[in-house]
Amino acid sequence: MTTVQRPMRADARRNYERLLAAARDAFAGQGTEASLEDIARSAEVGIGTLYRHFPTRRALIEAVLHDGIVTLDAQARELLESPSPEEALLEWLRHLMAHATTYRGLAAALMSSIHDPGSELYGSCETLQTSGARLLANAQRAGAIRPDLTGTDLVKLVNAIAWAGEHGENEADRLLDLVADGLRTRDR
Amino acid sequence: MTTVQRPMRADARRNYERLLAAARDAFAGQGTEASLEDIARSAEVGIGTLYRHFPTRRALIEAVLHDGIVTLDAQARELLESPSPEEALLEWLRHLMAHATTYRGLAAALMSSIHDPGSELYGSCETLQTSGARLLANAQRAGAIRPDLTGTDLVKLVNAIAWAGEHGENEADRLLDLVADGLRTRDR
DNA sequence: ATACATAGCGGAGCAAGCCTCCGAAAAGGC
DNA sequence: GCCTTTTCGGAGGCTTGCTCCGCTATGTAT
Repeated sequence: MTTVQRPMRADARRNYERLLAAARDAFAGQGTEASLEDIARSAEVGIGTLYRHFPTRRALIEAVLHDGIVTLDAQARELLESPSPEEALLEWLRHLMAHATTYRGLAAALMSSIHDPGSELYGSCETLQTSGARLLANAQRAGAIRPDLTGTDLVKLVNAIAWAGEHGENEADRLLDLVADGLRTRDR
Repeated sequence: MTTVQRPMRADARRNYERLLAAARDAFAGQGTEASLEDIARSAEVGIGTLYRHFPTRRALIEAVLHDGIVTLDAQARELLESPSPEEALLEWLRHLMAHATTYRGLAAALMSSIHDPGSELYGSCETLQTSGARLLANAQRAGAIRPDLTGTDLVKLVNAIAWAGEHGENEADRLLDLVADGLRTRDR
């Protein structure tokens, strides 16, 4: 499975970078549903070239997101050392929320990939789920968070709230606080 | 503003009904993003006819949903008499959830209309919000539900969860229970 | 330096969906 | 049965996604 791949040809590499930059701009401006033809045009590259480098919209999104996902994973690892597992989890959920609201439409893209192993974003979703699951397990062990709750639940809930926040003005954070309350253990 | 409108011509009425039925089928099968051309075709009606009766996709959705919205409003009024305002609210939220999950894509359609007075679905959203707000006020007065929380919040949260439930298999109800816990007042 | 093999380019062109426009057809009042 | 008015319906224009393949640029071997 370890394919020896020679370095990209100079023109290929240049076009790849230009496309990535153009995509980032377009996503920031119009959301992840921005026209791919526009992205190719503003990267000054043919549409065929875009599709060769990124066969699907999701592949392009994945490439744009990649660093952010890595960062989130690193942050989760750091937070594992926190003295308060509950606070650590909530802190990370806020990071996750910030990430999911970077581009309009992103939450939808992630959500639709979460159970689709064929999607280029599937790997990112899995990373997020396991990162979250580790923090979650800690908080659950400390008795702070209800035990029925999975890493997948976390990612889904945050995405759902991020998505809701896109309609209306930035209520995502408030809604997150609201919902987060429901995740705590209760004395019944 | 009270326009006297003579009854629809026979052919118009017939086509209207056929379109409505075809739309219901298509929405059930492919979700609310089903092709309008397909709907017209399966109603055995020209595409122009569809657009005359329903100038936008949302107008068509609204027509399909109308009865359901009326029912939800009626249920809310009944539940106002319930001895337990908290249970009444939760019960109604479950009804609302059932409604929002009727067709794939519906939650998205509702959500995008909630702050768009130009949308044909805006009226339905408002009805839901006020229905919910009445039940909410009762439950808040009884001290069962946190006082910072609006009818709009309820509709948005339920829609967000319904949307999340579309990805994966029917977890909407479980997620609703989870989140509903967060809406209760807490002793801090 | 030159030539060659090939990775890479790019846009014409097809498909699918949305929506409009207007000549043809049907309805129903008289 | 006729005439006005409503309604029908699909051709056609537009946008967006995506593919295919002849042409070009690149890197390497000589």
